[in-house]
Amino acid sequence: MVKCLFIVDNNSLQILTNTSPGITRADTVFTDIRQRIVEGNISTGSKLSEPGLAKYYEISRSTLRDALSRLEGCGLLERKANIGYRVVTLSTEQLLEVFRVRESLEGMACRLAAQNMTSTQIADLKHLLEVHNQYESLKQGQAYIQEEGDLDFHFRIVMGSGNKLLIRLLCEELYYLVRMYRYQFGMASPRAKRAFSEHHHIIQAIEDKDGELAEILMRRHISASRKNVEKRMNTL
Amino acid sequence: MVKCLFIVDNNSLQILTNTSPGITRADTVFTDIRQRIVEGNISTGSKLSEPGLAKYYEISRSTLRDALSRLEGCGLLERKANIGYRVVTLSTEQLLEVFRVRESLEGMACRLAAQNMTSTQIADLKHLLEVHNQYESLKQGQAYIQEEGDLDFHFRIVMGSGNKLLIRLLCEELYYLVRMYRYQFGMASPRAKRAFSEHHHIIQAIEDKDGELAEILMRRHISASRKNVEKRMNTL
DNA sequence: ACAAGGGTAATTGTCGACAGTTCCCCTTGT
DNA sequence: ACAAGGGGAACTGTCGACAATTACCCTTGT
Repeated sequence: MVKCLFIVDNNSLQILTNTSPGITRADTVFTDIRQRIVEGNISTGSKLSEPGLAKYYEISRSTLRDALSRLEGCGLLERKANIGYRVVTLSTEQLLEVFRVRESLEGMACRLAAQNMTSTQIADLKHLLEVHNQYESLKQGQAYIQEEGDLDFHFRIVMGSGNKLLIRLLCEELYYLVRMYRYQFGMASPRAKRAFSEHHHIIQAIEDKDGELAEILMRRHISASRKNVEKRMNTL
Repeated sequence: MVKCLFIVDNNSLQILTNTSPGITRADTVFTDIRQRIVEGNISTGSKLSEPGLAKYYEISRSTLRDALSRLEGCGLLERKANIGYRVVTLSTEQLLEVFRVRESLEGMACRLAAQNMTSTQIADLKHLLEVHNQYESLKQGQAYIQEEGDLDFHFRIVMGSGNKLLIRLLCEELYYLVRMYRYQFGMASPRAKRAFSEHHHIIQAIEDKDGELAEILMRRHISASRKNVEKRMNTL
């Protein structure tokens, strides 16, 4: 049995009327579908119907395929010749693979960030951490907000590395996968307090321009997250 | 003045007649253009003419654009809306960025390879190293062959990691960039002997199942290559 | 001579249609 | 009842054409 998605609300059609300069229809559809995949509105592993989606977005199949092929480049879709696109399936092993890659890449990003971030950027990062800490201590936001905050923290450090290749790999590809997993599995992390403390130490190392230490701390931080997930997986 | 490429030989047209099952025309053109870019037959930074290429390959623009968009996903092409595709430009900084990313990713791959490679795979790897060593000592092959051999060595270790995400990022994306740089700058490395020795130590660590050491050695190995390039860049 | 402006040619974005393949269901035979 | 085979529907791959945007060149004015 093949699952074919069809979620019809009238939001995304509005977006298409935005005829901004330099932004093509394929761009808009690309962004919209990406969000739907990340948020789970398009189920993992489901096949995408080109005629169906084209009709839904009121565009031609050519334009749609342009968007889909870019989503494939992001690693969110898989394509087989003569069969079509489907959303990647999120197995446990693949989630752990993402953690391994993040551990190495973000470790390097953190090392470079310690060398390259300006004092202003560092100050902003500290401020961000304070804000998230307040949210957390107020227990106002659910895990959802703090998870988004966590990724925001990581995002800024990668940006601070100044390495465009790292930025592309992490911020334009892997992070959408990560967000997809979080929406999917709803990781309400019990290590929020510890993670906050780890973030704090990482910033300190960056502020001290100690790239070596910053890398080690970031790798431990992500490795701990991975082990946390691994442990939970095993208890299921 | 905009450079537009046009290299006309009658090789790739032959390829197109291969109407194998499950292999589409876009696949063939994708592979062919990728090779041309890597080998420098399509200059870095040059703009790609869609009508020109489509006519050259005797396919429609739709099919060509399918291939081009996949090349963009590999990081070999850049695209601007309403302007078109161009081959990525290879600046010195970007080459160093690639080294940084490889250092972290292949370090992790090597750690995992130490855990996951079978004794057969390790034996094959050792054999490969011997063959390359003989080539080198015979001085028969130029730097070209030994460089290809170097990448082959790295390729197998990444494969041995068993991490599909790592394999995709390194073997299906970054390595084409690396080969492109090598064709472009023709790095006849003066550290061939040292590199061979480093490869040997890395295999030893893998054979000993010492993942931690294997990662450290691989990172040093790539870091040394980076510094070697950096030094040469500064003397120009 | 040079800068600004406009108009034409070329290129990219988008569309709908056809061809080839795959999928699904139904028939058929044992 | 079940497996194998066939035929039709749906889907993907490919094509050529039109619309919108960009690039180039030529004119014009100072």
